[in-house]
Amino acid sequence: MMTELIAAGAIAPLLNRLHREDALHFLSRLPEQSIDMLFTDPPYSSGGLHAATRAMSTSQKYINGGTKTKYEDFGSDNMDQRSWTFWCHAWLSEAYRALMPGGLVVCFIDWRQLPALTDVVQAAGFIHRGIAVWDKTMARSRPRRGGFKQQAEFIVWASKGAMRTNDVYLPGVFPCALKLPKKHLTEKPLELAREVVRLVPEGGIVCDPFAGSGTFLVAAKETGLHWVGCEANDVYYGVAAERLHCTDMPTEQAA
Amino acid sequence: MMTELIAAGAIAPLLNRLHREDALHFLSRLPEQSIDMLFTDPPYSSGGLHAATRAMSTSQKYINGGTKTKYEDFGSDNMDQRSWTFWCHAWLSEAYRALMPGGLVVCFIDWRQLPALTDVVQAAGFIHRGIAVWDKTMARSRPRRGGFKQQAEFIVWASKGAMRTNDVYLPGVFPCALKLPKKHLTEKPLELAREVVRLVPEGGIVCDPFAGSGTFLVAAKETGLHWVGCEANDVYYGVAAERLHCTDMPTEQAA
DNA sequence: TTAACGGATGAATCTTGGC
DNA sequence: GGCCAAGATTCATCCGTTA
Repeated sequence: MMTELIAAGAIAPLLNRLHREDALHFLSRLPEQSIDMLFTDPPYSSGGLHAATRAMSTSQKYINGGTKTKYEDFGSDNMDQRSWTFWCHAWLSEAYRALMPGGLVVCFIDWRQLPALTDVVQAAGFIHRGIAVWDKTMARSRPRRGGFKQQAEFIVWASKGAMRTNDVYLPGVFPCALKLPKKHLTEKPLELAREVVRLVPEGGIVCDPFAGSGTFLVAAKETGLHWVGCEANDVYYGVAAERLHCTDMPTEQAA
Repeated sequence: MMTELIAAGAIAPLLNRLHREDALHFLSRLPEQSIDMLFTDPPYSSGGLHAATRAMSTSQKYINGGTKTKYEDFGSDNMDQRSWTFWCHAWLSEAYRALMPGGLVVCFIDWRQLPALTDVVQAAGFIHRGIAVWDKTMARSRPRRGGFKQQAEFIVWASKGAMRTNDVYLPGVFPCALKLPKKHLTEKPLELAREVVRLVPEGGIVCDPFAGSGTFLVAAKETGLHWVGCEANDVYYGVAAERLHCTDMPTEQAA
C-alpha cells in the first residue's frame, strides 16, 4: 500500500502524456508498481521468412502491389526471431516491474510470433491467462489459395500474480472490421480497445509503450482512465499526440 | 509417382474403415506417402495446472458443477506438458511419413497447448502455415470474471513440403455453435469439418487417428473422399462406427 | 401463436482446507 | 510453507415447458 502511494506520486509527472521516446527506455523510467495495465501492439518482426525480407523497410515489406497509401516505417521491426524474443523479454520485464500486483498485460500479436510471445511473457514473470481473438472479418484480409485465410490476430493476456476481481466479463472473440482510412499500417479498432480498457479499475492507469497512432491510449482517455505511453517515430508521435490532444513533449523530461 | 501408386495399393485394405486401435500403433501401420490429410483433434492434456488435476479422469476434470450429462473418458489425457509434447512428436512423425508430399495436417488445440503444438509440428518436419480459429460463440463458452472468455479453439495447419495448389479458399475464423446434445465431450461441428475437407483433392484420403465420435471422418465420407481412422475407446468406437455405417472391426487386421 | 420462465451448459478457474 | 484434493463459483445463451 505504501509502495503504491509512493508510486502514484512518482508517476504523476509522466501521466496523461505521450512521450517521444524508445519503449525500453521509457518503461525503465516508470516507477515500480505504478500502472494497472500494459496494453500494447509491439512490432511483430514477422513479415519475412528470412533476413533479406526483414532488411526491407516496414512500408516496403507490407505494402506492395497497387496500394496507394504509404505508411511511415516503424522501428524495431527488423529483428530475427531470437533477437525479437530477447528484446520482448527486456521490455516485458520492465513492464512487470512497473505493473501493480494483479495488473494485466494485454498484447496483440500475429500467428507467427504467438508461441514465442507466450514463452516470453511467462519468462518475464507473468501468469499467462489466455488468448483472445480479433477477427478482422472477411473483408479486410487476403484470401489464401488452398488453405485458411489469415483472418485473425491474437491477444495474449497475462497477469502479475493473482488477478484482482472486478465485475467485467469480456468476450473471447471480437469480430470487427477496421474502418478505412487507417492512420497506421497496423492500426487496431478503437471499439475493441474500448472493451479491453474496461478491465482497468476506476482511476487506473493504462500504459502503451508502442503507441503508434495512439488508439489504445485514446480508448483509455475516453473511458476516464489515466494513460501514459510513448512513441519513437516522429510522424506517428504527431498523429497520436493530436488524437490525444496533448501538447508536444520534449524527448525526455528532466527528473 | 511410383511410390504413390504402391502406397495406394498398400493402404487399400485399411481404407474406409474405422480401426479399434491406439493412434500411434495405427499410424505406424499406414504406408509411406499414402494419405492426403491428417485431420484430427488429439487429447489436449491441459485440464489442470498441476499433476493432481491431470490425474483425474477426463470426465471428472472437465465436467463439474450441476451438469447432468456424463461423458466417457478418453485416453492419453493425463500427461504433463513434457510428456504430451514428446507423445505428439511421435505420432506427428508417423503422420509425416504417411502423408503425401504437399499433404496437410489440420489439428485442433486449445490455447494452453497451442505454442507446444506449433513447436512439435515443425519438429516433426512440417511447414507451419498458420492458425485458424473456431469461434465457439458466446453461447458455448464459460464466462470469465475480470478477463476474456475462452471462447475460441485453434486450428494449427501445416504442410509436408510445398503445398499443392487447388482452388479452394477457406476463411480463417469459423463462428459456429455446437448443437446439443453432443455425442462426445469435445465434439467439433460437422459444418466446420465439411469446410476443412474441401482442401483435399478429389479421390483423396483423410485420416483421423483420434476419431472420437467420428465427425471428421463423417465429413470426409459425405464429401465423397476416402477416409481412414482409429479410436481406442470402445464406447466412442461404437458411436463413430454407427455414424460411419461401418461394421465392427477386430482390434487389428492381419497383414 | 407467441412470450415468458426456469433449468441446463461450459476441453474452467478460483478459494479453501488438509497433510 | 509446499503440495495436493475437494468444493464453490461464474453468466450469456440455449432449449424445453408453461402461461
